[in-house]
Amino acid sequence: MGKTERKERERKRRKDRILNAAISLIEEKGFEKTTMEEIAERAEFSKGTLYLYYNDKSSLFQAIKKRALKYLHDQFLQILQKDLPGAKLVHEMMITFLDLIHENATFTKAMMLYGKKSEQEVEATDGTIQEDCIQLENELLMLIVRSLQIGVQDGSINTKLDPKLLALQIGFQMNGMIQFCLTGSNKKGLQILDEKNMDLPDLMEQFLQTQFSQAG
Amino acid sequence: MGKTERKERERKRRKDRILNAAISLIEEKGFEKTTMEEIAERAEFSKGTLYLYYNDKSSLFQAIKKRALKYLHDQFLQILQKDLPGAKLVHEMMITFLDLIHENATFTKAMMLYGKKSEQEVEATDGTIQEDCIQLENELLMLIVRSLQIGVQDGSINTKLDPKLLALQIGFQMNGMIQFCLTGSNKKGLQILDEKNMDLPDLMEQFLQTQFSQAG
DNA sequence: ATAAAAAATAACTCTCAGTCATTAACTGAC
DNA sequence: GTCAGTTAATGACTGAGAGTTATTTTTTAT
Repeated sequence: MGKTERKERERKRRKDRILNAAISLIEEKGFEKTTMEEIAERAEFSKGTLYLYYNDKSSLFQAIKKRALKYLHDQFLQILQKDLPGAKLVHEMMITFLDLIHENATFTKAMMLYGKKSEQEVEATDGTIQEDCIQLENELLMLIVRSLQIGVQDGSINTKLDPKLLALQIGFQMNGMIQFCLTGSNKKGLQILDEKNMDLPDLMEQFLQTQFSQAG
Repeated sequence: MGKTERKERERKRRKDRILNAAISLIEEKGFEKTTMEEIAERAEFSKGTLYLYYNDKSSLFQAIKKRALKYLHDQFLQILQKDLPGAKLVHEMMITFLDLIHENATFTKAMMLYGKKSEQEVEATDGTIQEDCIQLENELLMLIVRSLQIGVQDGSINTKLDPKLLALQIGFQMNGMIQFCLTGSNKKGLQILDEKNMDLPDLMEQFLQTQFSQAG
């Protein structure tokens, strides 16, 4: 009798129920305005119960980040399976990223905000989730590196840079774009994109082309 | 008798006194752990007084951001005065930025964190400071554009891209690097930089070189 | 010297994260 | 079935800290 396993599964279910409640509320009212009380209500638990599943509010929010990272990781792995030139692999990965930003602001915000918590302010946050996130981030980076290496091999990528460094730069560019999306509407940047009739995916493509066509 | 002017000046003084108290405390204990009570104490005011000068905690933090942006703006203007090739101007601007990040984490954090406040969660925040920050950010961007245009003119920059778009990309890269610094120590990225014996300024230089040497 | 205005205060309210003592539900042994 | 033990859930409680306001102190003008 798989007693413990079932227990585990049910626990996971409940954790997810809470997480979903949190996400839907955050989408409606924003991060800071969402209270544990409300999350509990929507998940049909009492407040106290939430703390049986997540150490604190911060952990709960980090779990959202983790979910987003897991999604990206899955997608990246699938992309890497495809039999495409390396340059195209990287491009698809970046588009996947941008799509996520575009259609799910909550995930994006979670990805940026909860994970900073510098030394001084870590304290309570559940170490495990934090670790998982770091691990996932690293793996995402390495999947980009893999794609770059493939691209260098197959000739679709010409660069003077080491793939790892290039991956880092691409990561920075990606992060910069995310930040740009979060900072919101009022922006010279949007105006520029608009007057050139471009969007972020276009700009990302431009960027990658520049990076990938460096006469060695 | 310049009565009102003196009043204004004194008011500004007191605002600064509060701001400095806030910055020093944040440096010691981090953003979220710093309370209005403590800030008041250090500034030698009572808590209530703080609210005569800043609408709320969020405004106070945004004022820190504003100060950082003002500093950068001044620096950028000075750089632009110099009689240097455009490519060098941009490079110096970026180095200035990276220096700031490096030596003043508080400013950096403020720059990233307080300014997101998306629609849902703006509410009380002092509109004026917000506006000022947006204005400053836009001007920073335009100063980069100016430098790029100079570079295209003097031939130090070869690019297929429009200067405005290129400025945007450089801005993204910069933001990505800031984010990287904030996210803190535990990082594959640091390891990569380490094993290649590089730091962020090096990587930025690489990045700019790539961008500036695109055969047209 | 005094009325008016400006600046500062500290006691207060209110919201919300996180805790804990208690209760309910389930599980298995007999 | 029922009782002991374990796991899950509850909601009343505490404490911290943001923001408010009625009151007092200080400054300025006449």
